[in-house]
Amino acid sequence: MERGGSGVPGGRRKQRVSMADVAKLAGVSSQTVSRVSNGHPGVISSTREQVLAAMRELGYRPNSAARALRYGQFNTIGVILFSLSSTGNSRTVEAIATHAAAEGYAITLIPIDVPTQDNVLGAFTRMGELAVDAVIVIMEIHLLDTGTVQLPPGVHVVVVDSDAGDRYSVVDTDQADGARQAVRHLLDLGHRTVWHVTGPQASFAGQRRAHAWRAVLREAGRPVPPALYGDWSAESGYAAGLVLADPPDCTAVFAANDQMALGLLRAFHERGLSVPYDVSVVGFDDIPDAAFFVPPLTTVHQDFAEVGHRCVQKVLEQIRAGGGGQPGTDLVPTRLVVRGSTAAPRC
Amino acid sequence: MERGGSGVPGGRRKQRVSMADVAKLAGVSSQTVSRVSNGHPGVISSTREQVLAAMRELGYRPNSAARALRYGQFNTIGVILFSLSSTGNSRTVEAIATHAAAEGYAITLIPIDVPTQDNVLGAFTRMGELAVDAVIVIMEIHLLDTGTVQLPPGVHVVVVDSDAGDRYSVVDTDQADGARQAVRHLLDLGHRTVWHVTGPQASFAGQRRAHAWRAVLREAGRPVPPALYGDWSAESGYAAGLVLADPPDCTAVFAANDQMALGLLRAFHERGLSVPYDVSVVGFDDIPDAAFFVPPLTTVHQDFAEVGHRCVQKVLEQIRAGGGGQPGTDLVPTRLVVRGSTAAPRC
DNA sequence: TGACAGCATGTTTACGTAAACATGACGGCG
DNA sequence: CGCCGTCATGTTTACGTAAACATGCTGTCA
Repeated sequence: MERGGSGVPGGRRKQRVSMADVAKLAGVSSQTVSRVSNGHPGVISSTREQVLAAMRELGYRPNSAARALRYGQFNTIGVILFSLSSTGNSRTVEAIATHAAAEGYAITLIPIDVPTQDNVLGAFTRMGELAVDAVIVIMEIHLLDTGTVQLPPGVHVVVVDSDAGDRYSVVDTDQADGARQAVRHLLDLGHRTVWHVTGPQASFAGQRRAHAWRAVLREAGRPVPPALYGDWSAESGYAAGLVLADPPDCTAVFAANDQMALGLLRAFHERGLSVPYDVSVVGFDDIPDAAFFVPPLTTVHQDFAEVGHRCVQKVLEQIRAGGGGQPGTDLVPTRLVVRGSTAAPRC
Repeated sequence: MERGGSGVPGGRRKQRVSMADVAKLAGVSSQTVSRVSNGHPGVISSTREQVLAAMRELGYRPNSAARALRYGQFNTIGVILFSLSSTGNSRTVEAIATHAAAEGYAITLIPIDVPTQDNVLGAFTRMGELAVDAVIVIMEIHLLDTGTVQLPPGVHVVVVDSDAGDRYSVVDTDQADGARQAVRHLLDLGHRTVWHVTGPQASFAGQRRAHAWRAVLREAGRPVPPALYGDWSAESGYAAGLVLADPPDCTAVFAANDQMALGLLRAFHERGLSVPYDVSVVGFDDIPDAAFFVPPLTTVHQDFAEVGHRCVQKVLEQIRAGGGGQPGTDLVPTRLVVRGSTAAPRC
């Protein structure tokens, strides 16, 4: 009960139990232990029992390094990302981890604290040294496009949030369609035009949403107001809201995510504008809290779990096929969830 | 450009480049390659250059499985958790990943989708087979206390969100003190008593917050209203809010997290109760959005980054010391952030 | 009855790396 | 002038596993 787990008295370094130890105790060869350990047939049950007993007694656990060396693969997928703080990323990672686990793969996280060229390069270098069979990149891939940065050869890659579909396998939410639904919803309600608070310039998702917003307005022949630049944070949404509230000719805003929409709600409330009667607001993401904003937020639902799931599927396909998967973009559909933050404009 | 990366025409299995290949090309022994690869001294610069050139040409990457086998460690920390969806967990994990990376360690995530005994057991079994030097458990440790589940021997453990300080190294936010600050703040404002919306029963953090809430009220000789049970979600906070709004003798509520506080705000708003003039609300966590709720939420700030940091520190201490770290609880302080959701009661 | 199939188990080897030890060349100093 | 220390580099070995091959025993059928 007090022992450190090592039976060796005063044992200075815990020597892990190997097959050879089990074999000795069970009085068999280590190959037989291997067969038992891997559930291979051709071991008589009495022998098997003996081996299992020895394993239990010694607390044997297979050494995965040796296994990986032998098999040439690690059963591990690396996930490179910039931040776990955003709802989207953490939910996607969670789905990746869950589905990977179901397939017998573990997930290794490689965070990049500041997305400088150097850091990204460093992460990829580290990645190369890491024990991973494949990599999922949840990040703006164009950060990697300077030519100096190369993904390690022989490592399978799937990318999220990127337009690199011509070179990599890409999985992403259908950003453009989601944004179109949001803007059309507002136009359908009778708004003359729709303002937009963008995500950060560097985000491809943000770019796509902004692009679709602009496209819908143009198609409908509506004036395109200048975009307000945000950075995903509620604070930036709040700042944008203060700007929009000032000359109150804005009746509808599409925020590129729910948190900025929250900032908008707060700014409008502070300035005495009623949502949705004075201004309609639509968000993007459908974070769980969105239904409990005041008023409940109309927003575009993203299926992060599905994105994660498809990433794992694609990456496993690549691993199993052996070759690099063919490039291409796999879009996960979105769906507009209409709640209380949108309404027809006051006449 | 089209090749799979393997120079072998029709090569069916990508054979990774090993030291031996580099050595052959550079015309040296593989040991010299090893020395160059690890930056050891005692290699003349001309030789070094030759080796480096060969590495570049072949795209050599060290095989971490072989390395791990050789060294007996993986430079990897496993993180077992129940969900990444909560702000707290994902921020903690992010901090863990960042600090671990700075120390040359990678993070392997082991998610547990449903916290049944079986799943937890499975995760720990898998853990034993995984390539990790230590484990950080972000979860209710009492799920493991039935005796059937054993952490693999020889693996170092640090636990978050638990009272298992007598058996494991525990790092946690000072839940009790945070809750005390919240409740005292409300009492100091003149509220006769404070209601409480709890976290899930299974959460130790939730239990602690509830316990401290009760203790402060008792110490102050105030009546202790029945707790309302929540599950961290905004929805459960909303449900609690509807209950509290009905017989409006409640002037102050302490919610065990910010999302439930959001639900409360919405319920009160819907019932025409003004926050903070009719009811004061305090949350817990200080999620980034809390400052942009309507009204801005008074809440207890948790330093998740610090929790993650200390986890990594402790775990590395254990790895380096070789022995299991001594049990004990390391508490990270909290701080009350007063915003607009609290005020003195209407006389 | 002998030859051989089938089966349980043992032995050899290779995976890629790096520590430990071995070699050999060169130079300085007694 | 020869001995030895130093330094660059090569050779051997071990890490734990599992495939491939080897062994030896049992039972069956011609």
